[in-house]
Amino acid sequence: MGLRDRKKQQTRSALTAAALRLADERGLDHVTVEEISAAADVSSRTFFNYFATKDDAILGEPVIDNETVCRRLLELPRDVPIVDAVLTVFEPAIEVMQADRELWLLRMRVIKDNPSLLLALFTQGAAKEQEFIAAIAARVGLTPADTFPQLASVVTGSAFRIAMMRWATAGPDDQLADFVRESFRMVATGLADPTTKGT
Amino acid sequence: MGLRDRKKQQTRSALTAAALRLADERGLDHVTVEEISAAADVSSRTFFNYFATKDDAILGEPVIDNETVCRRLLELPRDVPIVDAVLTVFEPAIEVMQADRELWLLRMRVIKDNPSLLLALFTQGAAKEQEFIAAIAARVGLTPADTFPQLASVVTGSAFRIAMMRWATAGPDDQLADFVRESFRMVATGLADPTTKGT
DNA sequence: GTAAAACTTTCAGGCACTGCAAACTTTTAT
DNA sequence: ATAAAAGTTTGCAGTGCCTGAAAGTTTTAC
Repeated sequence: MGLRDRKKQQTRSALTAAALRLADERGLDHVTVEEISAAADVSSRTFFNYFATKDDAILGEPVIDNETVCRRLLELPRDVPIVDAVLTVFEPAIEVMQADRELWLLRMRVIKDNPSLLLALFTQGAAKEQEFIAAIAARVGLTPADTFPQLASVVTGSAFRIAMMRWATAGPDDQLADFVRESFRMVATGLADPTTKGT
Repeated sequence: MGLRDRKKQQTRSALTAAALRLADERGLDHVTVEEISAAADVSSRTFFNYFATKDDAILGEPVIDNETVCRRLLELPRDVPIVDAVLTVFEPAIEVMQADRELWLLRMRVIKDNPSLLLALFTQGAAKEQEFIAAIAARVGLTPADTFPQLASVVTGSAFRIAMMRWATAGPDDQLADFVRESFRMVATGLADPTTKGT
């Protein structure tokens, strides 16, 4: 990787860092793209060379590329239940996020305080969601137009996001992986009342 | 209801109708608020007296008020599983939508063609979602900060939206209620593989 | 009929975001 | 080393969403 690409990477993370810091201090609505750009020492036009929207600078790049996730999903044995399978293929992403804990906690805090970002979080990777749905469909021998793959995709995604939110408000020793497992288990049990689980 | 309120209602639906028609014809990005307002014979500033954003004009008002839903949810016996309970309290909304089938199919078509609206659909009523989460929490004796109520809220919401999408692409004799029941049953079975259901 | 209340419009302006073309920087080829 | 090529940053002009304030219009209440 040449000098040019290193610089680009640097600028990109400088922009995200500035966006997160400023949004955390004042709320995203009271931070302009111009201010973020100035804090990262670039023009505001350059900001938009890196991110399509102001929100995107907060969200950063996807943790893992969708293609890898889908490939691994198809490699798993067919008799693994879909919830377990998705949990398995998400594991690398979980590790990456856990390793970057500080960054992610800040990010989640900002997201929580900004409803518009909450939406964005729900669609982060939604562009690629079709591929994910197709992978699930292939696993069970259905088509992407069927209900099951669509539902499995959006429900597992939702469970993951809830786990992220819980992690963000938890203590410093809590592991994201545990929250994700908790959410996924609840989904796998069909949202059975957890308080009567023991009967 | 006086003349004034009747007029307001009229203007509101004229705006939604114009927004839907134009967005369906050209795509939402190629329709300006000014055009929508002109089609409904009001100024564009008035548009924003009715809807906070352009997207909101497409989405229209929530079908049922959240308060009613939450109240009915708490009235149901505690031993009804949460998925069934939510399905029950959503039923009035389903009927209203089924009655307005034409409008909703158009709306769903527009939403499908506009990724940004897809997000909005996922947050429609998210402002009120806290109340819904609290109602679920109360049902099972947990707090809104616990995982279960948050997960149950977002998962049932997701299932409902998937059902809407399926309905929108289905034949003219298909009932929304059937798609919702299908989705909810899949959730209740923990996303078990539907192709091996019979074993 | 008149005054108050509610609603609409016009106006001025902020900010996100885009296309374009000019300037600049890094890389490549010679 | 140098010049061309390729890629990046920037300023500029412009569109469109959305907002606050003030002035104008319609509806309601008495």
